[in-house]
Amino acid sequence: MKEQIIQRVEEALAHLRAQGTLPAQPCPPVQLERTRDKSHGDFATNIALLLAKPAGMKPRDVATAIVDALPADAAISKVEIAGPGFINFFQAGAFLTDSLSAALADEHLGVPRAAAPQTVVVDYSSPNLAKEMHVGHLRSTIIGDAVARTLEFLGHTVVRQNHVGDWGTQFGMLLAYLEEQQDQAELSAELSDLENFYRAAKQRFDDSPEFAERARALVVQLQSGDIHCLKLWHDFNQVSLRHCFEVYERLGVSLRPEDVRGESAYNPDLPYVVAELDKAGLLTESEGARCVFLDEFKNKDGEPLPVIVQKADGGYLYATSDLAALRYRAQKLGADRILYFVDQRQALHFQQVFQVARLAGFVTPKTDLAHMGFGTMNGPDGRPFKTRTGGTVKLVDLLTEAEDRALALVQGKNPELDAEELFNIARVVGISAVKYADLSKHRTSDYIFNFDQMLSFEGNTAPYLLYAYTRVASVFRKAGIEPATLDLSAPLALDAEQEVALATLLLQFGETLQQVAEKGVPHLLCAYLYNLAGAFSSFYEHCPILTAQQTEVRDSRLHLAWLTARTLKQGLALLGIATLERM
RNA sequence: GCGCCUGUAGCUCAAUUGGAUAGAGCAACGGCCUUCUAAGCCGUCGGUUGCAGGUUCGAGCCCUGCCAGGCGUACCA
Repeated sequence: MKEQIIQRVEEALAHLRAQGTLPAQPCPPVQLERTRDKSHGDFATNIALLLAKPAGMKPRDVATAIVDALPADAAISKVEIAGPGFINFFQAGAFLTDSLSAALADEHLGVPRAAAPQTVVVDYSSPNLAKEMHVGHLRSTIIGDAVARTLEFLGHTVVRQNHVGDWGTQFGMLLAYLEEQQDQAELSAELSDLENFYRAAKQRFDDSPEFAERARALVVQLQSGDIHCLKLWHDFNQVSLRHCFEVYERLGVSLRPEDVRGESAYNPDLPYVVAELDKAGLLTESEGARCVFLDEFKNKDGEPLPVIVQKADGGYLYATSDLAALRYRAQKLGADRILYFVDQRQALHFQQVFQVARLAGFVTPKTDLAHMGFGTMNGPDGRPFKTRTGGTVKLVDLLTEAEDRALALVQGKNPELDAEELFNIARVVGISAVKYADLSKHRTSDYIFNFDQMLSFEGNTAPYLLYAYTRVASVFRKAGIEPATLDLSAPLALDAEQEVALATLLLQFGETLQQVAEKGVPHLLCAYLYNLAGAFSSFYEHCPILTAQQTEVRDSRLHLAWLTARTLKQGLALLGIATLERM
C-alpha cells in the first residue's frame, strides 16, 4: 500500500515536472508515513513542504498541484491537504478487507519476502567459556536471536555465529586446576557449577606461585598444540558449552552447536591476518607491538591510536581474531551483511576493526558491517545488576527466580489447574517475562530490571500479550470451532471502529518486521504486538464475536480474531517467545 | 584531556530518524461483570523534553555553549 501511494505521487511529480510547474531538478525521495492521528487519514506525505522552496511556491499550492495531478487509484478513497501542506491519504475500505483476506489465506500472513535476499551473519551470545553465563549475556543472546529469526522470516539466509571465548590466558589457570583434581566425583561436582570452579582456580592461582607457574606453562603448551593440553582444554569447553546449551534450551534460543565458532577456530589464521596487513602496508611497529594506526582515532594525548594486532611478546589480541572472523565471514561464508550484537562499550573496538578490515580488503566495500550495540541491564538502584553481596548474577539463577515468581502468581490466579499445566504455564510466563522485558526496551539504552514489573499483567509485558492470545484461543475453544475449517473466502465486514483499528494494525505486521530487520531493534516488534493485543482487547470488549446477531458479522469477527491470534503467535515466535492456549 | 552515549510525567519506558496537539503502562482518582477468561475494558489527573542560544514553514530529535551522569581511550576481552 505504502509503495503504491509513493508510486502515484512520483507519477504526479513527474507530470508536474514535464509540465514545468515544478523545476526539473531531482527532488528528494517521497516519504510516506503512517499518521498518528486518524483524522489525518491513513498515510501522509510532506513532499509539498520539501518542494515549496525550490519551486518558489507556497507549500499548499504545491500540495494542490500534486493532488490535482494524482492518478486515480481504487485503493485510495480520499486525498486531503492539511496543515502547512501535508497531503493526507485515506485508504479505501475495500482495500483493507481485500488485504486482510489475502493475509488470512497466506501462510506467511501477507508479509512479503525480501526481493533481494541477503546472506546475513549474526554474531550473538558469544559467552566466555571460562565462566558460567551471567546476566550480562542475556541481552546479546535474546536480541540477536530475535533479529536472526526476523531476518529469516523475511527470506534472508541467516548464518548464526556464536563467537565464544574459548581461548586466552585464563584457560591456563583452569587447565592447571583441572589437572590437579584427581577425584573425579569431586571434579564433576565442581564443574557442574563453573562459577565456583573458576573462583577456586583463581584462588589457587593467587595463592600458589607454583600453580601460577604451571598455569602459564600450560598456556604455552596449549598454544603450541600439546596433545595432553588440548584434550584437557577440549573437555573443559565441552562441559562449559553444555552449560550454555542448557541455558539456550530454557530460554528458547535458536542457537545450535554447529553455530559455535569460537575464538580458537581462528587461531591458525592469525599469522596470515598479520601478514596480509603487512602486505597491504598497514602495519607499523611501535614499542615492540605490531599495530595499524588509523588517523581518525586518537589516544588520550591526541596522538594516533593504534589497533594492536600482535603484542610485543608475539601474542595476538582480540582485534586480531575479530579481523580473522571478519575475513572468514565475508570470504568463506559469503556475507552481504554482518551484525554484531555486542555490548555498546565495544563501539570503538568495532569501528577500528571494521575500518582495518576494509583497508585490508578482508571485506568488500559493499559488505554491510554493523555493530548492534546495546546498553546495560541495571538493578533497581540504576547501577549494573548485581547480587546483594555485589557478585555477578548467574543467568540460570535469574531464570529460576523468574519461574518461581511466575508460579506463585499463576497459582494465586488459577489454583484449579493441575500441577503439570501449572508448571508449564509458570515456566512460559516466567521466561517470556524476562525476555520480553528486555526486548521491549530500545536496544541502545540501559534499562532497569524489575521482576514485579515484567511479571505484571498490565502494561507492555509478556503476560499481557500471552493473555490476549489465550482469549482468542478461548473463543474458538468455547465455540468448538476448528480454525482450519473457517471459510477464509467469506467477505469481511468492518463496521465498528474497533474492527477497523484492529484490521489496520494487522496489516502493519510486515512493515514492522522490515524495520526490526533493518535496524536490529526488536522493541519495535514488541510495541507493535502490544498495540495489537490492546486493539484486540478493545475489539473483544466492544464487539461480541460468538453472540453476534448476524452470521456474516460473526464470521467476519472470527476471521479477525483468527488473524490476530496467528499474528500474535508468529510475532512472539520471532521474539523467541512461546504462546499458551490457556493460562 | 579527547571521543562516544544518555538526560522526556512522581516511577518504568516510547516517540515511524525533522512533522501536525510529545504518547503508553505503573502509581492516584472514577466508572463497567445474570452476556466469548474482569489476568480485561472505558475515562480523569499528570510535561517549560537538563539549561541557554541558533538553524526553518516546523526541533525531544540537527548545530553551538554550558550543567549532570555513564562508558571508552597501547599490548585483557
